[in-house]
Amino acid sequence: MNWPTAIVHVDMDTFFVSVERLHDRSLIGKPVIVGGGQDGDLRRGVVAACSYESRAFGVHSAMPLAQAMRLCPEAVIVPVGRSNYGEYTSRVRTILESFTDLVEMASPDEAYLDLRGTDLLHGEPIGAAHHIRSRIAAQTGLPVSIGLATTRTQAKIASKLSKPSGLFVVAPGGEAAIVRPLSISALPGLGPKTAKRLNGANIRTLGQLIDAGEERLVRLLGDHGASYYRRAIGKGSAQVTPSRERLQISTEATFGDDIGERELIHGKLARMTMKLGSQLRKREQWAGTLTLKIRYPDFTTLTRREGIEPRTNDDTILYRRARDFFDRVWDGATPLRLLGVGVANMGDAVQGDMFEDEDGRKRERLLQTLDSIGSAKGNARLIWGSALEAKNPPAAPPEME
DNA sequence: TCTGGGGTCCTAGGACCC
DNA sequence: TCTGGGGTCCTAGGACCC
Repeated sequence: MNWPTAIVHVDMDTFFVSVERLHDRSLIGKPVIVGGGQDGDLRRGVVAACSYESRAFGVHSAMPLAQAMRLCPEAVIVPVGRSNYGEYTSRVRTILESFTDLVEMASPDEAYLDLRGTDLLHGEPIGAAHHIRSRIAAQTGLPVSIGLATTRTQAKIASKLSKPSGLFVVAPGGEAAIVRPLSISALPGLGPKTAKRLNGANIRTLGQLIDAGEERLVRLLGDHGASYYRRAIGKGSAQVTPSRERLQISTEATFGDDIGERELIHGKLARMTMKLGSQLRKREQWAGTLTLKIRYPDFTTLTRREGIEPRTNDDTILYRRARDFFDRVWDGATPLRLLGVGVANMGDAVQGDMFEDEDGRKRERLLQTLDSIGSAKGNARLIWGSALEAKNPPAAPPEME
């Protein structure tokens, strides 16, 4: 078979559940739900992953946990984060990189590979895809689904068709025929809003979408329409980009109980900005944009961004900016359901500016030392101590567990 | 006892500049 | 008194993904 391009999509089946089962064999064969919110709080949590046994009861991911427990009372609930999922992501990545350098981790449990140039070492694409699947199973114990096709979109559709734990091949030239019977929702990136609009135009299957033609889809959906059409017929991208630097970092929390006390919220902001600062320094990045997100009990959600000049990764600067920003955005009365803060627009520090004075150099050394030695909690206390000694101490102390 | 947390990409409109 | 057009940067928010 002649493959002009050969893209493999690797998808770990029920990833969090599979990892938990490696650590606790008793979970095998049972309905298992991994989920929860902040600090293991189940009240406002959702399903992060669920086993096939629980799906038989109608449970699916992103469903409120309370609803999932009603549908499947016998399910075993495992708090998300009990095991170290990142460790398994790294192990899978290492295995994939033994096949080719062209590996793109699209999420912790998903990857794309470009098989060009691997035939001498690993044989033709179908054989290589088999090897990838068996090697991940043998070396990690994780079930994995594999799709092989000429483009990213087709490979992802193929891996879904192969579930659970299979291999599905879309041969070159067979793309349109394979997708025609599928629902339009099977096309990656075509979500519920777009599906609804297309249904309104009597387009329900990818066959109907293809028959509608590119022009009509552009009239219905704008520029996106052309992209859906091209990807459906197998003319989508075959570009695999080995994983990039993060473009943004954020953290957010939905509170078990809504909170309306300004000082308590400032304390949450302090902890969140410390976490962001530490992650930025670990990556040696400086952030040029701060983002703030708040959600009120009625689910109204506001997001705001503003520039930080000069760029920074200093906890205290991030905290003061976030706090001032928050005080300008919050109405001061309505309690919050959710608070989030993030950074973006990363780049290099402006040399010789931020740390010009002796105080600044001292703080930089302090932060570096703390990052290298301490636990996050220990860091938070020590850095807060230093912030209090600064010339303009923040108004409210952060809350510590 | 409705609706998590972490991301990416795209669009639209305003400000500003030439 | 008039008032184009293009480019770029910035912010807000929508849609989507796992």
